[in-house]
Amino acid sequence: MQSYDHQAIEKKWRQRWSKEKLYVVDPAKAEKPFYCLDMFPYPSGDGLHVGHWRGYVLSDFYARYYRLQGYDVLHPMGFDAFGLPAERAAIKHKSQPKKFTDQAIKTFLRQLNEIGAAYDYTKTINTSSPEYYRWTQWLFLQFLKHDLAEKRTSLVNWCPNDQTVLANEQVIDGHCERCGHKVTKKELEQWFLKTTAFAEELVTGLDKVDWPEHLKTLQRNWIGKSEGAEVKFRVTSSENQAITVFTTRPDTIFGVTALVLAPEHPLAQTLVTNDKQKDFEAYQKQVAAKTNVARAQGKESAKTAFFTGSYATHPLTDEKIPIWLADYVLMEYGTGAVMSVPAHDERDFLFAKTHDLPIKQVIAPRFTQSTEPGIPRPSEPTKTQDGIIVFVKHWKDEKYIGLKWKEVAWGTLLTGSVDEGTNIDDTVIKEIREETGFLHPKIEKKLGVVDGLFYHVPKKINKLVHGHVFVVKLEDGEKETISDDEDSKHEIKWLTKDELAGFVTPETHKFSLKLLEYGWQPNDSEGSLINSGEFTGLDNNEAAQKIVSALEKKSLGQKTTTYRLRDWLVSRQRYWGAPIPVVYDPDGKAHPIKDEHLPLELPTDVDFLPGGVSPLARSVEYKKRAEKLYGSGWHFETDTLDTFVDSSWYFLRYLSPTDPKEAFTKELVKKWLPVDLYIGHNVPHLLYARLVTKFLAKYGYIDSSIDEPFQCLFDIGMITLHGAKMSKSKGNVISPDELVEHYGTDALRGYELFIGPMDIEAEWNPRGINGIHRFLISVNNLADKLTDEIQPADEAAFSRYLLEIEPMIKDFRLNTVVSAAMKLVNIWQKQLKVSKKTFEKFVITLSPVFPFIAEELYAQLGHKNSIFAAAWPTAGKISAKEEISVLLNQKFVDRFNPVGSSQAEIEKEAMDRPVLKTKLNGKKVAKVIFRPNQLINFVTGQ
RNA sequence: GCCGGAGUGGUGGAACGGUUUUACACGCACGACUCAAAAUCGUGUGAGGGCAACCUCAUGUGGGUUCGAAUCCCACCUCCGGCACCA
Repeated sequence: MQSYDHQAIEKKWRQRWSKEKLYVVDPAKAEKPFYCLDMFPYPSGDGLHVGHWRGYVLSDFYARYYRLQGYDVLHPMGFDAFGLPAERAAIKHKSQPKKFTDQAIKTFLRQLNEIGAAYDYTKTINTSSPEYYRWTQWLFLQFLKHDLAEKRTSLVNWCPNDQTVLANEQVIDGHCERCGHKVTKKELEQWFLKTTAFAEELVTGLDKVDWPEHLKTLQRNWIGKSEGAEVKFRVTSSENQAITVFTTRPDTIFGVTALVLAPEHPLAQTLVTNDKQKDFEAYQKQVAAKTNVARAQGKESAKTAFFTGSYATHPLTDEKIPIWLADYVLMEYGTGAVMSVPAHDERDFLFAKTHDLPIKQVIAPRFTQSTEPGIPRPSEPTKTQDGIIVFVKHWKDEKYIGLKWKEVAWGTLLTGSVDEGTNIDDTVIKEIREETGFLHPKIEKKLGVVDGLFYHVPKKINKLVHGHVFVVKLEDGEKETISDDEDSKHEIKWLTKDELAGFVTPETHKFSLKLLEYGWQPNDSEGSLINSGEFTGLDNNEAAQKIVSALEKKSLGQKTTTYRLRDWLVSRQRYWGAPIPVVYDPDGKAHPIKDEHLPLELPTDVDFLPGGVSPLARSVEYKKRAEKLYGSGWHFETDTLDTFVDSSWYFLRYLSPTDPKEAFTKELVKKWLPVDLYIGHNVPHLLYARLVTKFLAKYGYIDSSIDEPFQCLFDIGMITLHGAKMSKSKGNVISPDELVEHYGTDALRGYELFIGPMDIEAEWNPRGINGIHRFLISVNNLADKLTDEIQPADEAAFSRYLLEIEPMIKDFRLNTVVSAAMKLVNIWQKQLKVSKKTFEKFVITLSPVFPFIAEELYAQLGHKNSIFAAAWPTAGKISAKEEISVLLNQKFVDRFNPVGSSQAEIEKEAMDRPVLKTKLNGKKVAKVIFRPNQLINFVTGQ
C-alpha cells in the first residue's frame, strides 16, 4: 500500500505543471471560450488568509470543471496595484511605492502558487505599470472626447487624514472607507466622469444579468431611480419667478401646505422678504455651523426651518402657499425643493407639526378585506359609494357605541351608507336616530376618510366605500324606540376606547379608532382622492397621471425621473495612481495629452507625503517635462485617477495584455465577453465596470451587443473566526501555510468548499480539515482495491453520484459536491474490489477540487497526459425500474421491487406482501396514493 | 423605519412536497494498534421512556392547505445583512 504523501505529490505536480504551461490559452485561437474571472486583488503584502483562498478555490473549481467540459477556459490573474496602502507603506518605510508594490506582488504570486490554481500567468497585468496605465489614460481621454469628462467645482467629500477627496461610494457612514477617519466636505475643482448619463442603462441592465439578488438590489439602491414629476409653483410676488419641485407623489398635490427649499437653494436669498433679511443671515450662519454633522443626523433632530415671508401660487387651486427653507431638504437631490404634503409624508408631517402648518388629507387610505367571503373578486363590477363611520359618544361617560351583530360574528362602530345626493352630515344624524334611537346627537368633529373595499355577497358586486369618520356626542340620553328590524340586526354596547380596540372587526374601523386615539398620522397608502377638486374620487395612481397631464397642459409640470446616483469624481490628490492625462495652457485651459505623449508617466522626483496639495505638483521634473513637450507656461494636471478607473476595464486587457497598439481588441472582446463567471463582491467596482462597458459599447469601441460585462456573478461568503471577519488588524487570521504543510493544498481546498454554502458566511472550524484529510487518505487507499473486472454496482453508484452533483455544480453548492464524493467513497471502502474503469472516472470528477491527488492517481492509472485535459465523464444508465416504498398512512412499512408497473398491479403486489397485511390488520383501505417509481401510500382513514 | 435573507442535533450543515427527518463532516464515547501519546482504523451518537424488540416526542412559535409539510400559505417571535431626512 502506498501511503498518501501529500507533500511529495504536491511538490511533484507543482513543478510539472509550471513547466508544461497547461493553462495558457490563446484568446484569438480558442474555439469554445469560457471566461472565468476573479476580481483581481490589491497586492497588500499582508499575505493571504484562508478567507481569501475560498474565492480563488471556487473560481479554480469552475475553471477546471469547464476545461473538463471541453471549453477553452481563460482564467487570468492580475493586480490592482495603484492605491493608498502602497503609498502609506512607502511613507512609513521611507521607500518608493513602486518598490513596495513589486515586492508585494512577488509575495502574492508565491502564495497564489500554493493554491495550485490553474491561472494563465502569461496574461497577468499590473495596473501600476506604464504599459497598462497608458491605456487607463487613453480611456479617460475617450470620456473627455465625448464630453463625458469634465472639470468642475463642487463640494466634495474630503478625508482630512488621507488628504484626498473620496467618491460617494468610498464614504461609509460618514467615514473614510480606507482609514475610517471622519469625512468632511470641501469645495474643490475636480474631474468628474458623467456617470449620470448612463443611469437608466445601469438600472435596466440589471434585469438581464444572472447575479445574486442582494447585489442587484444594492446597485439599484445606489442608482436610486425614482419616477415622479416636476411641478412649477409661481412665486406670488414676482411675475417671472417660479420654484420647481420634484415629487414622486403628484397625486397628493391638493394636500400641499407649504413649499420647502434647501437653505442653499439659489432662489433662497431673493425670496426672503426685506423685513426678514437679518433673521435670514442668522439662520444661514446657524445652518453653516452644523453642516454635514447635525444635518445628516436623521429624524430625531427637530426640523429647523425658516419662513421666507414669500408665497407661491398653487398651480391647480391658485391658493397661496407659504415658502419655507429647511434643513431636511437637500440641494443635491431632485431640484432642491419639495412641495410639503404633511398628511402623506412623514418628514413633511414632522415639519408641519413643528411649525404649526395645516395638515390636509387628500387620500383616503384603502383597506381591502382579506377574509372570505368578503375578498374582492376582480371578475365582478365595483361600485363606489360614500359611507359613514361614527363614534357615538356617551353623554356622560368616556364610552362609545359598538354594534354587536347578531347574524355574523362581527363588531363595528355605527355605520351606514350615504344615498346619492344626500348630505353626509344629515346622514350621520339620521343613522343615529334609526339605529340607536337617540334624539340629540351633535357632530363634534370629522376625523378623516378611509376606504374599504370588499365583496358584497348578496348584491354580487365589489363595493368601494369612502368611509367618512365622525365623532358625535350625544347631548343627553333621551331616545325613542327603534324599529324591530333595526333591533333584530344588532345589539348596542357602550365601550371604552380600549374595549373597542378588541371589539371592532373591519380594518377600516380599526384605522378609525387610531384616528380617534392619535389623530391623523402621515400615511402613504394607496387609496382614492378626497378634497382634490375635479380629481376627487379617483384612484391615486390614476389621479397621479391625470394631474401630471393637467399640469402639462398649463406648462406647469411634467413627468420626470430622478436618480440618486451622482457623477463619478475621479481626481485624487495622491501620488500612486495614473496621472490624469490633461495639460493646461498658460491661460489655464485644459487640453488632452497628445496620444504620442502617452503614457504620461509618473515622475520619480517626488516627495509624496500628503499635504493637501497633490504630490505631483511638487515635482520639478514634471513641470519641466510639460514645458518641454507643450511650451513655456504649460503644466500638467497634478491629480491622479481614482483606482476604480484602473479596475473598470482590466477584464478587457487580459485578452491582449501586451498589445502596444490598442487597449483591447474589438474582435476578441466580442468573442470573450460578457465574462461567463465572475467571483467577487466589490459593489462600487461592479458599478464602474458596468459604466465603462456601457460607454465603450455606446461609442463603438466594443461591439454594441456587449452592454453588460459580467453575465454571471457569484458573491463569495466571508470566512469568520469566532464570529468576526478575518483581518490582520483584528489578529484573528488563519494562515494557510501550516495547514498546507500539515494536510496539503488539496485538503485545504476541499475544506474551503466543504465548510458551508459558498454564498454565505462560514465559521472556520480548526478541526474540520481533518475530515477532508481522512477522505483523501481513503481515496488514495482505494487505488489498492482496483480490479479490471467489470463491477456493474460500482458503475451504478458512480452514475447516481454524477447525476447528483451536476445540478449542485450549476447552483454553486460545492459543499454538497464534496459530501457526495465522500458518500461514494464510504461505499467503496467497504468493498473488497472496485472497478478500475469506474474509479478512473471518479478521479476525473475529483480533480476540480483536489487537483494534486487526482493528477497523481490519474498518472498511476497509466495516463501520460495531465488530467486537466481529460473529459468529464458521462453517467451510465440507471435502471429504469426503481424500488418502490410502501407506506401505510404516510408511514414507511415496506419496500420491494415491483413486477408490474401500473398502479393496480403494484397495489395488488403490495397487498399480497406479508408486512402490509399484518400492519393493516383487516382495516379497510380508503384511498391509495401512487407515485410511479417512488411510493404507494395506503390510507385507511381513521 | 424600509428592503432583502435565514431559524433543523453539542457544532458546520443536508434534505426544499413523498420513499423510517438529521445525509456528509466536526466533536464526543467506547474499542483496536502502541510501553505510551499523536496519527490511523472500527463501532456508537436527536431527545425522553423501556431489560428488550419497541414506543412517544422533535425542523423558532401559533394557525391553515394536503392522503402526506422542515419544505407551500397566513400571523407572530428571534437573528443576520443592506439602505436610511433621496421628496
